[in-house]
Amino acid sequence: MNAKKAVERQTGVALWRQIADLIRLSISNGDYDQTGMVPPEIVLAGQFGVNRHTVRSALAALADEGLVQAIQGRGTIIQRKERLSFPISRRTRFSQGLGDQARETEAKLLGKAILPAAGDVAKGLKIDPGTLCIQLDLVSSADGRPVSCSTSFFPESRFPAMAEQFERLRSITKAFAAQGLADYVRISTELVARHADASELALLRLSPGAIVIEATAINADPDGVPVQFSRTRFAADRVKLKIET
Amino acid sequence: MNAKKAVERQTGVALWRQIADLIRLSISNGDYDQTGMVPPEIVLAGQFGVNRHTVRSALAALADEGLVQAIQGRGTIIQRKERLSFPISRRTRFSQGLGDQARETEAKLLGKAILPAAGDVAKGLKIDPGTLCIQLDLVSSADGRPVSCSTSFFPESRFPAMAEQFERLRSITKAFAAQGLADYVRISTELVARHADASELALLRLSPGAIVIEATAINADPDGVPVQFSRTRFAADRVKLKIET
DNA sequence: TATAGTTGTCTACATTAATAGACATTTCGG
DNA sequence: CCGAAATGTCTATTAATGTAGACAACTATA
Repeated sequence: MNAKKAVERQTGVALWRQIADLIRLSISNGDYDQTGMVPPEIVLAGQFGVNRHTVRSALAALADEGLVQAIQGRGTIIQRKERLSFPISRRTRFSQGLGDQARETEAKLLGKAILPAAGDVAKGLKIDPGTLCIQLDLVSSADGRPVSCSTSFFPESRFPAMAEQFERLRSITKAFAAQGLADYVRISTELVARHADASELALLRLSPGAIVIEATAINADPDGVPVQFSRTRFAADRVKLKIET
Repeated sequence: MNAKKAVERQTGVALWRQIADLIRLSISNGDYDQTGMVPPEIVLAGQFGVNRHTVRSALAALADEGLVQAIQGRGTIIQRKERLSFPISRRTRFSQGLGDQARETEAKLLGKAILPAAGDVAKGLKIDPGTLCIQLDLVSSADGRPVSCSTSFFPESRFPAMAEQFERLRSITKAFAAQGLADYVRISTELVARHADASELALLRLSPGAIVIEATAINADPDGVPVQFSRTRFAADRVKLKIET
């Protein structure tokens, strides 16, 4: 494990970014838990086979994320190491699942719209293309750090007050309940991982080049009628998805 | 949709790589299905706000992956666009799930070892750290393209012939059966997405900077006793994980 | 068979990333 | 209080990435 670690040149990904990713991974794996500090720059430079300045760029990026803090004369100490474990099950609800992992969770409404359902949305909700839907855009945070952003669609005919109820109650589950839907389950989830686009970088406050996991999910009422089509993008370096079967 | 698309500078990720990722995404989204071709280089350059040469670097990377092929005078045609949908459920088996999506699936044994269980492996298998385990390293391919590589651990005391049986039968499920375990289920799956390291780049034949989804799973016999601890890394741009609850 | 539209190749130059070395500054322990 | 060990800062140089423009080569079509 202490052999030279893997960074590649001429890949279109700068060495400092590759190294930042690897150090972040080591931190979340607990590789440095004994000392609570990142190894000295000169040691890391040796491990990765690069110049000390390149390592410094990587550490600067991690410091920018608030993950580490360098102190002259002492070393670079680890500030945070958690990766939130996010449950995915038939009964997935955002704040509930995080439970004791975060002191405070928040879902912020970024935008709302009423618009005709496009192809994949209509297909997911099993409605005719063009049927009106309510779209809600949210960013969800835990302890002040954004962990996901989502776009959801609800059939307008059945939940005409979705946006207002959500703004009042700050919860999809409660907004459903206020409109007569006491329970719902997830009937489908598809996952894809890719690089974050510019809007996701901004919303999730990610360092550019970061990865998002996109979960496309459909929730349905107890009779199996789809009530919500959502596309949630998680900041991949902050979460771990736990599948509950 | 035709507005300027999002690429960012000074991110540690070269523009050509960001653009290659975006074009790959557009291809798999079916954005270019009408023509079966990527838009002309000069058009893409305009959309992304970069020089034509930068787009050419991106297209060269995609051509290298075999995703597109440029033909002088005509344009750049799309060769492949599929993303394999990979089911994750209590009864996840590799070849079975892919079913009709690929004509031919293959699991290749890269290495085997007998070694004492380390921390997370022991914890997952619920055995004492240091207990002997059999480790199998596999690469799984569909239609000749690698889609995942995995490292699995099995308790040596219960499945002493795991490696031999797998080599003979080319299937984990069959190797279990040959050793008296007729059925097993997945009891835990955790997902994380990150950049591929050098060995994964080589095994999965990825272009550098690519993303992998790492699934850490535990399979257990019908009594709930863990029989397999595995870490599978999927090539993120080739698969979509479908959660079945 | 022109011609418009496309990819291929070349040169030149600017900007960013990475290397190299020197030395300052801070912390901590003997 | 000195010295080892760590981070901070500076200069200089090389390599990789991105821009710019010109023109060649090829394809399809009017």
